[in-house]
This record gives sequence, structure tokens and C-alpha cells, in this order.
Amino acid sequence: MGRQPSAKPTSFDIAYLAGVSQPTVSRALRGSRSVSAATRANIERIARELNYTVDKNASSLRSQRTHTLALLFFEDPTPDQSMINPFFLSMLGSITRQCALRGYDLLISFQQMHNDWHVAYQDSHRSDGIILLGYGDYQLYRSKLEHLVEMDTKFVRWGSVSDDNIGLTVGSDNVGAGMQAGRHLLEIGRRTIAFLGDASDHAPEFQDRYAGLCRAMEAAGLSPDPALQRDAVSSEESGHAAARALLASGRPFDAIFAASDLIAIGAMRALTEAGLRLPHDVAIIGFDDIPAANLTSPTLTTVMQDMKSAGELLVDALLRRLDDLPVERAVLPTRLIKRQSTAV
Amino acid sequence: MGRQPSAKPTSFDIAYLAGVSQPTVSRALRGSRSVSAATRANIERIARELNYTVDKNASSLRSQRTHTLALLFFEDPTPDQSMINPFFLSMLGSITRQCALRGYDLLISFQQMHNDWHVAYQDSHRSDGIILLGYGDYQLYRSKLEHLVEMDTKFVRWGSVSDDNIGLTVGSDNVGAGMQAGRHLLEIGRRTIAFLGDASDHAPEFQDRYAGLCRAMEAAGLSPDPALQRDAVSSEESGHAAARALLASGRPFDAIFAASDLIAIGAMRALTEAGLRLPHDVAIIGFDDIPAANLTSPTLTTVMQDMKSAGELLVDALLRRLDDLPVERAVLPTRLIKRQSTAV
DNA sequence: CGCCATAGGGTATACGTATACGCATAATAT
DNA sequence: ATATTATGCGTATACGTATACCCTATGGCG
Repeated sequence: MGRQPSAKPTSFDIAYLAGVSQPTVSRALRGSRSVSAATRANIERIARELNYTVDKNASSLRSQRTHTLALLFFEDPTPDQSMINPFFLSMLGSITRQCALRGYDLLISFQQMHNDWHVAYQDSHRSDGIILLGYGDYQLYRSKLEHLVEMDTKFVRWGSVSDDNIGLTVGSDNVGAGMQAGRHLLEIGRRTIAFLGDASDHAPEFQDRYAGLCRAMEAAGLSPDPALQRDAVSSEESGHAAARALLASGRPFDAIFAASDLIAIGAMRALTEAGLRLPHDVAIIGFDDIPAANLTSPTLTTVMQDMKSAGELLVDALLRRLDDLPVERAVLPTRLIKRQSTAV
Repeated sequence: MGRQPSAKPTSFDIAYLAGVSQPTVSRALRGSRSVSAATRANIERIARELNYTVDKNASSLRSQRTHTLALLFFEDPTPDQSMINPFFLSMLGSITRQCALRGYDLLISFQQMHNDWHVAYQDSHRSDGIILLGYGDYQLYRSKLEHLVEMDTKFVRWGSVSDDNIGLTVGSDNVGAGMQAGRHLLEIGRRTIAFLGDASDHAPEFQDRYAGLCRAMEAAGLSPDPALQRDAVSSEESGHAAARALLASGRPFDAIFAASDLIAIGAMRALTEAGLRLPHDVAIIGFDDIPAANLTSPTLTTVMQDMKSAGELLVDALLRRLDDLPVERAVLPTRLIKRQSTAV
């Protein structure tokens, strides 16, 4: 079995070749100022030649810092495993890139909501901090957050910034986004606007979007009709069902603001099936700007969240928190993407 | 700063409380047979009470096993950062779950193709093995693979199983899938079938799909027209351009097999713009079954890859490889999803 | 009744790095 | 010129676990 052409080089090997002690190698490579420029250059050269890389485990063990962040994605226990919220992908990409930029590794794990909270805590063992993306039942989620705070685990989360704010939160300006959507619908002359999305405190983000819509309507002298709000979770089926229920109720409406694109897409199907013309009879706005929003017919007007900044802010906030730097919750502006579904 | 209600417990703490030595704790928790059932039970109880978890770094350092897999996603340097291949998401979900099931952590990182190969090797420092998902220029990718083999790094990759096969490969049966698609188009009476997708050896998977199509046609006594094959990478724009070029060539055709759904969607747009009716004038089949395939009009017939099994097989193969167990390349069957775009 | 195997667990140490300290030498200050 | 401080580096050790090795007590066997 005689292979092992070059066992993994250690800092001792470098030290030997450079004629210095191992700690000096460590200092040189970590950028300590108490190493002369010449020595450092020499050490760096040798390290490069040997293709040396610092052993992550040893380093972490000694320094008690892993230089790794964990991304926990909480999801509802759904039978349909494959259908993950599409907008999560761009968030993931953004977070990954930002981690790489900051020299951090990213550990990722999908968690079922019902899992024991200490799973998350355990992860804190392998990472310096945690980024939480949570969907589904907020109450369940919330109790986990409280545990994390108790354990003094460092974390940031993506979500509604205007809620009770356990821990450090980064999120879109959902109220503002709701107002954007509402104003746009009002501008094109719509007056009876329905909202599809859970408006209970189980889903603070949806709640905020609805609140924004209401505020826009009130600013225009209209009073939102509570009967035109229908609960829906973020899925096509749910949107379809909610829209059908709305139609069945007989209440007239000339516009829909859906709390997510998936809901909107389901609703569009229901409306079309009912023989309504979009956007002539009913204008519709979604939320997220998933790729599919540009493929529906008519194409879907929607509110885009700034995922790129979101990832950057999440990582940045967490790293600041790790360094005990002051850090505040962040609210990201959104952008209205006008397409055919609101083109009068 | 007097907090620190409970410093992280170590195996020594457990040992003390259990009245045994630290190594016994280690043995008990790792399931060594040389510790009595009573002692083990006692140790496990105490560990649970103290909320003890094994320190990953110390454990890895000592045992030289990280119990972590790295997922490297190679992508072309594209300016459009947000548009990651959508099918990657379900793969990711599948891999994550499988890792969790097997007790492995998953480290994830997006790599630009042009990055130095040893970035990947470096990752092998932090993980026991690597899962590679690669897209874009295969030649570039290939040289990296060779380096990995040289370094004796353990890895598996997703891709074309029928190519030169550097390292261990898991992939869909692309040739078979091409035949499925071809046969379906022939069944509905189409005879002149175009193929949109790079058929060079820069993209072995696309090449295989085209080969499958050709085989199906030849089996029906038809000879594929090379002029009806147009290069395209997996994006809507590329599909759109390829379809336009095809139309501009003046060659008649009554069906298109696109190497990916994104290509198909772009092509559909081009065809519709040219006043063609789908599927009456031109039937079209895509590949991947991304969520958007069900939203186009007409809805898109496509070939679905079994992502769930894919993730499972990738992880399983890699773990077997780590244990030096025999392991073979795997080929996954695909499934044709019939929708409106081929409904005659 | 001596011999050896086995169970059960202790002792010592290695994994590779980072850091507290100490100690020279050199550079300033007084 | 002496006292002081900074520079540059070596010495010693800790981080928490896993494992090679050794030891004791027991039981089975001839």
C-alpha cells in the first residue's frame, strides 16, 4: 500500500524549513505584527511551496473560533419535500458568496419545525453563529428563538422587523412594500382590493404586507374590507383555494394583492378558470419576483426583495455581533416590478 | 462580566460525575463494546442532563475525520448572479436531508469555474469528501477533476455517466432520456425534430441527450438532420437565440427537443413571436421539470430527473468511498412528464 | 490449581494550532 | 551612560477528544 507521497504539511514543517519555531509560523501566517517582514515573507513563500493550509480543526480547537457560520432553514413539515420556497435559492447564493468574501465557511441544514430546539444549539457548537431562515408557523419558531437567546447563542434571522423582535432581525420593509403595491393598484384605478395571505400573527411578514396595503388604501380615503382578506400559505394550491373561496363569496373586487408569487400564480389560475380576464377584470400583484413571475400569462407584477443586500446584511450583522460590535436591525427597501398583470 | 452560568461541559465533567475516566466517557458515547451497559447508560444519562455535545473540532482533530461533506457547486462566471439553475435547489434539499440522515454535516460553497483548483483541495481539509455539481465549460472542469484524482481526494460528482469518467460519477440516464423524448415526439407523428443544446464535448450531458434523440429517430428509420441541432447553454436567452437562428435558417421542423427547460422556455417565446402555434405547428419538450415548466402556455412537456434518488445516491456513494467499500457509478432513470406542449 | 482469555476500564499521549509569558537585542528617552 | 520601551522570537502549554497500550479481576479450562 506504499503511498503517502507527501503527508499533509504542518506548521512544524514550515518552521523547520524556515529555521524558526512553530509559533512564529503561526504568528506570521495570521498576520501578527510581531514578526519581521523578512521572516514573514520567507514563511509565506515556504508555505506556498508546500501547499500548506492551516488545519481548521486544530485552529478552531485552540482559538475557540470556527470561522464557520451555520444556516438553518426552518420549514414546515410538508409532504412535498421538493417544493422549497424558490426565493430561498437567491438568498442562499447571496449568503454563500458573502461568507466566502468574509473568509467564513457555511454549514447548511434544513430543520423541521417540530425538531427539538437543541438541534440548533448543537449547531452553535460547530459554528460561531447562526443564520435563521424560518417559514411556517411563527409561534413554534418563536419558542426556539427564545431558547437561543437564553443560551446566549449568536444569531441573526430573516423576517419581519416590525414584530416583537426576539434577537437580531434583518428583513424587507414589508409594510412599505404593501403600500407600494397598494398605491400602484390605486393608481391604475382599482378600488376594491383583496389580499391573499395569512394575516394572523402566525405570519408576521404577511401581516405587515397586509397592513401596508391597508395603510395605502386609507391614505386614499378608502376603508379596506376585512372580508376581502383570505388566509393562504405560500403555495400555489393555497393561492388557488383562497381565490376560489373569494370568488365563491360573491364579494366584488377588482384587484388582488397576493402575499407571495406562488399564491398569486395559484390565484391567477383560479381567476382564469372562472372566466375572468386579467388584468382587465382583476389586476394582480405578487411578492418575491421568483423567476416564474415572468413566465405567467399575463406576466406577473410583483414586489422584488433585495436578496443580494439581504445576504450581505445578514452575514455582516452576524459577524459584527460575534465581535460584540454595535449592530442594529436592518430594514431593506423593496422594488415594484411592473408587468402585464397590472397593465391597464 | 460575571456570567457563564454553565461553561460548555467537556468529557472530563461527565467523567467526574460518573466516577470514571475521560476515555471511558469517550468510549461509551462512541459505542465501544468495551464498556459495560450500566456504565454506558449512566454516562449517557449524565451527558443528556448536562446537555453535552462532543466538540467537533477536538474530535476531528484527534480522529482525522470531520464527519462533514463539502458540496462544491461550480458555475460559470455569469454576470447574472441570481439566476442559478433552479433544478439545483431540489438536489440541494435532497443532499442535505441525506447527509443529516447519515449523521454528516454539509459544508456548501459556490465556486467560480476559474478559481484555482486547490480551493477545492483545501476544502478537503475541512471535510471527509466532496460532492461536485458542475455546469458550464466541461473542459475547464475536467482539469480540476484530474487534480483531485491526483491528490487522492475523495469525491463524487453529478454529471454524464457515459463520458470518460474521471472519478466517481452519478447521473441521469441522459441517452435514455433523449430516447424517451424522441420516441414521444415520434409517437405524436413528428418527423423533423430539432435539438437545442450544446452537442459538443464541452457539455457531455447535452451531448448524451442529443445522442438519445438520434438513436430514437434512427430506430424509426429516420436520419437526424445535423442542421437542426443548434448550440445553446442553459438559459432562456440562449434558447431564444437558438430558436430564432433555427427559424431564420429556413429549415422546416415540426418539433423541438430542448436540452433544458430554460432553453425550451426561451425557444417557446421565439416560436410564439414568429407566429407559430404550439404544439400544432411545433411540439416542444424540455428537460429538468423545473417549477416554471408547469406555468408556461402551453405547459411544457419535459423529462424529469429523479433528484431525490440523486442526492441519496451521491451521498451514499461518497460515504462508501470514504470507507473504501466497493462502489460503482450509478445511472438514474428519468421520467417523461407529458403536458400541453406535445398534446396533439 | 495454574494458565490464559476476556471484560472493563485506567494511563499516557497525540492530533496541529494559538497564545501567555519570558527574554534577549535594539531603539529610544533622560 | 543608564533606564525604558519596543521589537522579534522562543518556551511552554492549553484546547477537548480518541486511541494505543497496559493492568486487574474474573472465569473457564485442562
